[in-house]
Amino acid sequence: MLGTSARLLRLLSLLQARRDWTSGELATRLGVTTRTVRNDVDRLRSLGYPVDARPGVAGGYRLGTHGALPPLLLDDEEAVAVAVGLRTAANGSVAGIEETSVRALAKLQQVLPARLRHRISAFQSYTLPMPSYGPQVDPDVLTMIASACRDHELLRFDYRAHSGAASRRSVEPYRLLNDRRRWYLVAWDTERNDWRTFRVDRIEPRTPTGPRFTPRALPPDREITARVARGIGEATWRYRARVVVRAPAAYVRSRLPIPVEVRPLGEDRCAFEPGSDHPEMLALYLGMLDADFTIVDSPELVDALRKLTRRYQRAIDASQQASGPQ
Amino acid sequence: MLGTSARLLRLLSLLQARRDWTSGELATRLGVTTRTVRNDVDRLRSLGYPVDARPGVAGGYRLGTHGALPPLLLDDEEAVAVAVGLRTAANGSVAGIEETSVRALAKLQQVLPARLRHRISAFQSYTLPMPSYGPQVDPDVLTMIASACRDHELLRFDYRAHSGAASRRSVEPYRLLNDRRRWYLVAWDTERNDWRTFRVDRIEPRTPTGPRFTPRALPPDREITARVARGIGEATWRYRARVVVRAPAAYVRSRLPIPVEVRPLGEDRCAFEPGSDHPEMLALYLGMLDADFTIVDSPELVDALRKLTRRYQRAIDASQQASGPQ
DNA sequence: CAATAGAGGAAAGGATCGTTCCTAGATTGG
DNA sequence: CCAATCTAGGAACGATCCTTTCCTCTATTG
Repeated sequence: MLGTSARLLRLLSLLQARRDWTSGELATRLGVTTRTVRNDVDRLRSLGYPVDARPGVAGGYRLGTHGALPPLLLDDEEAVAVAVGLRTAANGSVAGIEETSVRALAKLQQVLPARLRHRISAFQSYTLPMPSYGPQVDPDVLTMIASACRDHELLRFDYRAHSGAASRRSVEPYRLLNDRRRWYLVAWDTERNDWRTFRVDRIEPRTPTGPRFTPRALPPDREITARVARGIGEATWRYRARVVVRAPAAYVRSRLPIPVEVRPLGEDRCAFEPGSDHPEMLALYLGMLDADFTIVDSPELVDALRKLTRRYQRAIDASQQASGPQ
Repeated sequence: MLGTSARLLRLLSLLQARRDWTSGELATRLGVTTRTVRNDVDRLRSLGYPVDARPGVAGGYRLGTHGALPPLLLDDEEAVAVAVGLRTAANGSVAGIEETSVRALAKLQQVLPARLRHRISAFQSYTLPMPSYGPQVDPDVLTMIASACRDHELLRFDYRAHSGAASRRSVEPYRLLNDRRRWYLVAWDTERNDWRTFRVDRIEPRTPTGPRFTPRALPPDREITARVARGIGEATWRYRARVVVRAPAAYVRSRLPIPVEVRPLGEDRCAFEPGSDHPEMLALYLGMLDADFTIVDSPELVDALRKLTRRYQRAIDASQQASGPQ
């Protein structure tokens, strides 16, 4: 028996597992008197975790939603679900949440029982098709780098440069930045004695991480992002097209989950400007609209459409040959 | 000051926020002597949360990964990230994890401070395009139903039947099932006095939920899933095509994140059988392959290709007119 | 070998805890 | 409107637990 702390955690766990509890039920579960439950509830409250209580025949205790977020007591399956969800979010399936997801993932990773690790990576390979060109980033690499940043540990890795040349690096990692589907590491290269920006999908880390270092003064955030932006070369989509669709604006908005500004052009037409890193992706998204459209002033996109059309046409021809004319 | 319980939680929080701590650092942070820190560490250990310790000049304490999952102490941003990630996973972006995600989401939802709610739903609308035909399920509806199942609360909602007729229902909710992108609720209809299966995307719940009910004996799981499968009408994809691609099997596998069996046909060709509920979706996915392909024995898919090709061709023609011939 | 860090025993005063009694107030349902 | 049910909280007491202050011992690193 480990006294009150353990009981408080169990109480918290019970209150998270079901919504309504009477002090009698809780007392039985915890093996104490109802008076002690009352004391424990008070303790939780003074810890900042609000417990709402209602007297009367349909009353009882329940955890409130105003106040601090109580410690989450997850079972194994739920922990796996959380980890998998965070990995998906980190990989860019929800815009704007990537960096925070990686931070939470690093925290979870650190306390995650080893037996759950393989279950998570098992799900990894079953990710549903996320339409994307370009390399995917390994979430394991991502969390490893995030942990190294947090703990100020030297990082050693093999780096495949754009030219294809591989080099071995040793850096003090500082910041992990996300720009659309790409991840960048801002670090101090200890051999070249300068700040460098690395693309995470080209990093192959060497385990284990090195010794601790004492962090040096960081340039201001503004400068860091500027440096990365310079490295990327463009702050915006590489391609941006202007498209007119023969459908009401509301219809197009409902079909495009990205919050794009869609301008209505009368009752039955609207215009919008989708962006993407690859004209091929744009062509596919336009196909998903299931409506006729016109492209204004974007020869790359028209080229992509032509390429796709020719490919489809070849497939149709070949398929008719294969199954015979009807 | 709230004694040891609060301090233990703070200790756990510190150990989760960074990896290595010396007892001296912890003692300063917690405002106690190092001897007490030592005692606290022992307490955590006997609670089942392993704390690894290393003596010596580079030593210190760190949370171990063997043993139980400790209570997660998240800050606001991390909690938002977790919730967003779970919602994405619940919506089917990771196959096989949907039901567990919803359970974890219901747990989180219940303790989530109100001030974080709107931040989460703000992210909701920024979900990246997940290519899918068919209705999306509202995560709020999903978690609400999951909570009602868990807490045995009567559920009242408006239901739009397949025919379009709306009806008001009052049910005892029992199970939430996921089949690909669809969610189904198995419940006891208190007015019709029988088990019914509802599609969640057609449910519009009425708040608040009703009073508690005493759960009745459930049919065995096997029967439940059988009932749902019967309701769905098909246990498998509605369309399944056979496709031959002019590319190595490894290439196709790397382009298709769905774990589909891809049979190599010599060096440069391979075959696979993608499934989908909509031939249009299949056509788009095949476009993503960026390789020539042939369709075997699937007239629907060929039709979808034709339709898409015609649409693209119209777009090309219209666009050339618009921007003039080059 | 020296410095650093964890491990843990012993003892003592003080704080805390859980219990057993109360009484009071709110809510629900017949 | 009453009875049942449930939370709220004060008082007192004995037992327990906790924190601190001293120690000594061991493992690791450079």
